[in-house]
Amino acid sequence: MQLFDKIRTEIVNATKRQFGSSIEPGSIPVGPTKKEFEGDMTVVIFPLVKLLRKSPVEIGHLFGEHLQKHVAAIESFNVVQGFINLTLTETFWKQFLKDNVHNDQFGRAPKNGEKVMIEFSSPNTNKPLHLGHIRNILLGWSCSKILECVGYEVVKVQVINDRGIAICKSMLAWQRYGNGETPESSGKKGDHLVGEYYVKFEKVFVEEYEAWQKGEAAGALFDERKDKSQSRDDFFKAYKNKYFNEYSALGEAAREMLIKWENNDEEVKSLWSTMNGWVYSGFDATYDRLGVNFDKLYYESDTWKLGKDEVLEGVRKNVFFKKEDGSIWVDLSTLGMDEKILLRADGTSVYMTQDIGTAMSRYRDYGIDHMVYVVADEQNYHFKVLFQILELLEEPYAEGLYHLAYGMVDLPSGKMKSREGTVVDADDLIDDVIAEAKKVASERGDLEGLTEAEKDEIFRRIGMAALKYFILKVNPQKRMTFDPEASVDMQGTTGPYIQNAYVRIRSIGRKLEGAIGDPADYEGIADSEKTLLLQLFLYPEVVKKAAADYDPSGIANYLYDLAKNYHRFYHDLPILNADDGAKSFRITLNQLVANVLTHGMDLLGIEMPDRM
RNA sequence: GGUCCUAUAGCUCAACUGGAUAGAGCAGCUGCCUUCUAAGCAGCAGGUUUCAGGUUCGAGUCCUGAUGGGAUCACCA
Repeated sequence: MQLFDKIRTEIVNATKRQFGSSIEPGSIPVGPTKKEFEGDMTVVIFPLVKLLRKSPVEIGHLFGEHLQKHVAAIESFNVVQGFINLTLTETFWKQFLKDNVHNDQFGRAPKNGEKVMIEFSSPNTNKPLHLGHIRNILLGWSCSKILECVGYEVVKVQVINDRGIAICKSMLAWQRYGNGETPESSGKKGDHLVGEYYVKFEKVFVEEYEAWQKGEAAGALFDERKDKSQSRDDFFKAYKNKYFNEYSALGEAAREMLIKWENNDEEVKSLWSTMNGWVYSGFDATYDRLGVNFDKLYYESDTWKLGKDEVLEGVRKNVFFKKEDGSIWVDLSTLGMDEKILLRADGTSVYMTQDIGTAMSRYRDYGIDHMVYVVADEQNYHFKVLFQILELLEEPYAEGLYHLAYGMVDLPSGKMKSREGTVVDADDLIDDVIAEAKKVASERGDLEGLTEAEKDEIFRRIGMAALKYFILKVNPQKRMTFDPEASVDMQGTTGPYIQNAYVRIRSIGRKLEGAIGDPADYEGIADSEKTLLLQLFLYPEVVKKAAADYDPSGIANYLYDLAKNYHRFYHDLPILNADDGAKSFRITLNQLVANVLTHGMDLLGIEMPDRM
C-alpha cells in the first residue's frame, strides 16, 4: 500500500539524515495497530536499535516526529517500548472512503502481462466426483480468480483421466451385468451410473478373490510365504494386486479390454465413448452447480503418448541415460532424490513421461510463464521430480512451476475410503447444504413477497456459501476435517454470516430515500467506524498476499473479520436515523463494505443474496 | 527403515511469516428483538502453543533432538 511505502521511505530518510546509516525499506515492519493500543498504524523499530545504538523509546520519538512532519496523513503518534503507533487524520480516512467507494479497481492490480495456466479437478471417468475433488475444484477456481485479480492472464484447464484399467472395469461390469441400462432408461445421472458399475466390478472381483483363497493354489502360496509371522488375512490383503494381474479371470478380461482399446478395437472404443459421454454430462452438471468452468480440457486419451520424443531427446542431451535393458532413466541422486524411470524397456511410457510431454505442449500452445498444478499433497514427490526434470532440460518456464499441494479431507470418523463406502459424494453434499439452507431460511429468513424461483435461488446461494466457505477458510496445505454437520452451519465463522452482513446493507439501501450528502462533512469518526475503515484499507494487501501464497484462506478469514466488524458497527450506531452528516458518511461506508464483501466473496467463488 | 509434511482451548480453525497481554467459531453458561433483518450483538468460562534444549531485545513462529499423527519411497495413474 502506498501509505506503508511512504512510511518506510521516511524511516529510511530519517535514518540516513540523523545517523548516516542506510537501511533496507523492506526490513521495517509496518502494520495496523493492535486494538488494545491507541493508533491506526504501527511501526516496529526494534530492528534499528542495535544499528543506531540508542534506546527504542528515544528512536521512537525521533522518528515519530519525523514522520509527523513529513507524512501529511499522520495526525499524531505515541511510543510504547519499540513501537511507534501512528494516528491518521480524519481527512485522510474520509478521502480514502470517497476515493474508493466508486472505484471498481479497488483491490485489483493492473494487467502484468504474464500468463499463468492453472490445472485443477482432474477426475477419473470411472466414478463421480467426491469431497476430495470439491476441495481441489474450489481451491483451483478461487486461485484462478485471485490470480486474475492481481493482473495475470489465467488459463484454467483440467486433465481428464479417461483411459486405463479403471474405466475398463466399469465398462466390463456394464457389459456383463448392465442389461443395456442407460442414464435415460434409469433416470440416473451418468457419472453415478458408471460409478455403480465400477463398484459392481470391485464387488464381483472380491467375491472371485475370496473363493480363490479357499482353493489349493492359494493355500500353497500362503504356505510358501516369506514372512511367517504374517496372518492369512494380511497376506491376502497384500496379495490382491498380484492376484488381479496374474490369476484373476476378471482381471484378465479387463486387461484384454484395455489392450483392445489401445488397438482401437471398434466395439470397445464405441462403448468407451458412450460411457465417457455419460460421465461428462454428469460432471458438467456438477461443475455447473459448483459454478466453475474451464478454458481447455486435456483428455488423457489424447496426451498419453506425449513425452516419448522429448525423453529420447533428453538422452541425446545426456540429461537422461539408458540402461542395458533399454529402459530410460533420470538420475537425481545428487539432488537427494532417486533414479526415476521415464520409458520402459519396451518403449512404453509412464506417468512421468506423459507429464513431461504435456508440460512442453502446453508451453508451445499457450506460451505460459507460470503453471500451477492443484493436486493433493500425496503427490509432492512426483511434482518435485517433474519440476527438477524440466529444469534439467532447461525449459524456459521451469522457474514458474508451482505445485499447489493441498491436504486430504478427513471425516470425523477418519479417512475417506472408497472401498469402505465412506466417500462423500459431491452431488449429495450439494443437495444437503441447499436443503439445510432452505430449512433455516424458511424458519428464520425474511423472504416475503418473493417468487418460489427467487427463493430457490437464495437457498442455493446460501447453501453453496456455507459449503464453499467451510472448505476455503482452511489453509490449503493443511489436512482438514470435514464435519458434515458443521459444514451446513450458518452461524459463526461461516459463509452465511458474511452474506448476512451484506444483506443488512442491502436492506438499508432499499429503505434509503433521497440523495445523501458529502461524507466528508461528518466529524468525529467513531471507533467501530474507524475499525471498518482500517480494515477496508488493508483489503488490497490481503488479495496480494493470497495471490503470492496461492492461498484463498487469507481472504476468507479477512472477510469474516470484516463482516464481524460490520455487524458490530450496525449494532452500535444508527444509520438511517442518524444526523445528516453521520448518515451520509455511514451510507457511504456501507457501500464500500458491501463492495469489498462482494468482491472478496467473488474471489472465493461465492455469490451474495440480496435478501435472506 | 530413508525422505517430506504436521502438532495451538473439549472440537474445528486463526495469529500480518520473529513483535505488544496467543485470537475466533462451535459446544456449555448469562443477558439483549414496540429502533435500519436476532443467520445478529454483549458477557462468563475454557491455554505451560506435544515434550526437552538452543539462538536474541523478543519465539506458537527459526535451529537441534524426542514423541504422536499423516504422506511417500511402483517399469500404477
